[in-house]
Amino acid sequence: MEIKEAEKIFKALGQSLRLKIVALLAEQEFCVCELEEIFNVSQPAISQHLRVLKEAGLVEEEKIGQWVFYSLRREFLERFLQDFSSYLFSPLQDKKGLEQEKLQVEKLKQNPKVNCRPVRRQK
Amino acid sequence: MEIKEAEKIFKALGQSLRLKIVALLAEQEFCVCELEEIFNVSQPAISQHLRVLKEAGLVEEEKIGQWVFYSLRREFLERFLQDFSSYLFSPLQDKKGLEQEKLQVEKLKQNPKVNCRPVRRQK
DNA sequence: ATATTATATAAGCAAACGTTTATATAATTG
DNA sequence: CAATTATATAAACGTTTGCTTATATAATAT
Repeated sequence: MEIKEAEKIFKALGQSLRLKIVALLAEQEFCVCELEEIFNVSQPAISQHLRVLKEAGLVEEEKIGQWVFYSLRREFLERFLQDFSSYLFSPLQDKKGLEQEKLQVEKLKQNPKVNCRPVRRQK
Repeated sequence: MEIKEAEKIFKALGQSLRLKIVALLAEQEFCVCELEEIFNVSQPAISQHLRVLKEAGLVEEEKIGQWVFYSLRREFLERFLQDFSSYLFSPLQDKKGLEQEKLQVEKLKQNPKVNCRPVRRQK
């Protein structure tokens, strides 16, 4: 679980039109011109959202003639949600991408120059 | 699964600092002043990110004296990830929040004025 | 009470985002 | 070949985001 990758994926999902596109593509593949009609938005808008989804690894494209069909990378998304859940609830030491922060947490434990901690159970 | 709610949650998670805060809070609660030190960012910045997370339902706060301790709403997040996965892979008819789009998909099936569809298996 | 500490909120501002219009590229049709 | 269709990319622009500095509020300490 790379924080940067997770951020990219969540950012891609954090927009209603893209979220709806993902929900539709979960059902079946669609080409750009169909999505354009279904959502009633301009062609460049659809293309740009699809690019964001593609760069996050969420969709893949297949070009057939002049059409490009997009489909959801279903197993990728499911695995990601699984992995994210596992990552979150794994012990802090095992979490990658938080090296600096782990050090700071240690420093706080050793030397709590902040005096809020006594009011809580120290963990 | 409300699309708008999912969007809010994904948007909250789609930022590296907030994602890291969530990862830390999954381990234990922290007060604002600790997070400030751990991440080495200004106090208002932390406060504002915590607000976004709170408004998405991801964290909750407990005020103790002058300190405010934030913790992850773990079961909420886990349930959301579960629900989102179920939502995605449920049949289109069952998906709420896509009423307009479902109509459009139907219209396309009945009357494919786009001629890309013949090249693919009709679903 | 006054001063200090912790947190939240507001205002200001640069950067990122999402849309539109315009243009480029590639495939298809006549 | 020229014309059309599907898609992508670029430029322009208003909106949102995330930070900063400044200020407000609330609790604590002196």
